[in-house]
Amino acid sequence: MKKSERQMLIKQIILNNDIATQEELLHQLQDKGVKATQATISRDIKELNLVKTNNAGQGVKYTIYQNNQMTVEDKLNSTIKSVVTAYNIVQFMNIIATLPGNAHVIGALIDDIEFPEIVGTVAGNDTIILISRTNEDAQLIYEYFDNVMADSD
Amino acid sequence: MKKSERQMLIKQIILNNDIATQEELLHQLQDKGVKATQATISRDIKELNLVKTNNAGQGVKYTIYQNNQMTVEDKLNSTIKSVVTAYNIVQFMNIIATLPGNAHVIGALIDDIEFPEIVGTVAGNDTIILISRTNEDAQLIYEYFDNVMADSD
DNA sequence: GCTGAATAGAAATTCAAA
DNA sequence: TTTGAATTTCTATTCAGC
Repeated sequence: MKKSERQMLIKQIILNNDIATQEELLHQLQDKGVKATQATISRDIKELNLVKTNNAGQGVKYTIYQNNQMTVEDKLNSTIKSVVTAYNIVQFMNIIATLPGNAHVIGALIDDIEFPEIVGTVAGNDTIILISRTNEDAQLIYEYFDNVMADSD
Repeated sequence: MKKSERQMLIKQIILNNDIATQEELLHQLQDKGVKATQATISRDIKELNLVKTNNAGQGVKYTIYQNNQMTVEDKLNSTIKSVVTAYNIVQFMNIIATLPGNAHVIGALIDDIEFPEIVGTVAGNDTIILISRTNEDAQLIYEYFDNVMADSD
């Protein structure tokens, strides 16, 4: 049993059961034939970023902790990279193509950021139009998308 | 010093400092003139839903835990209640007015849910059009908004 | 109800080993 | 680098008192 396998199992167990202590988790692992000790589980929990929560009223349990400290711009950039399929500038507008059903997601984020170069956005299912005041402003937006899409990370 | 005041202070302290143990938190409170013991802090931490996290690499610290287990429909409902200002049915379409910049948020959620009664959505800054196949489908969507807006909670 | 002192219980670490 | 045994450290609870 490799460490990574054990840690995968731990994630599954805490997702499907209410585990209050490391001892409990240990027993569940042993039921599945995994041999380990509390010390090891403690290290696993740290590496997996699990936290003990007060599961709203009834008892504590371990859960996965996700840190949502992303800025709106971080979110926009990662969303652009994952859902935008094409982007084209047409005079004072940028026409962005996305995966089906994702245009509004981009729209919501762009509206949130309030780019000064964008005066309005209209989104359908898989297309969003970004309207600028001038061709120059539109060009800046086009370059923004170009930069984001070029980022490899 | 009332309990609620102490708990407010605790939130402030853990937001502005990296607190690794209850002892540490206790000292910070004492510096601010609050008299309490570890037992009390332990209870406060539970009530405030704080968790000990592995602050990405460098050390553990207490942070506020927010549970993001809302379904998309829960999110849509709460978003509708907070940003929709008007909704009207016009034949096979519903025209939804929102607070400025929030139309796309509604659009993204509706697209995500994939209502069978909605064949397409187009959102601008503060208006979103929900297009149905028939007047009857549009009526169902209208009633959905009606129900959500009527909910008092 | 809220709290502190003491204690039980749980989790992290040290140390040694493989 | 990963692990277990033992230990330390930290946290939750009990119990008494307010």
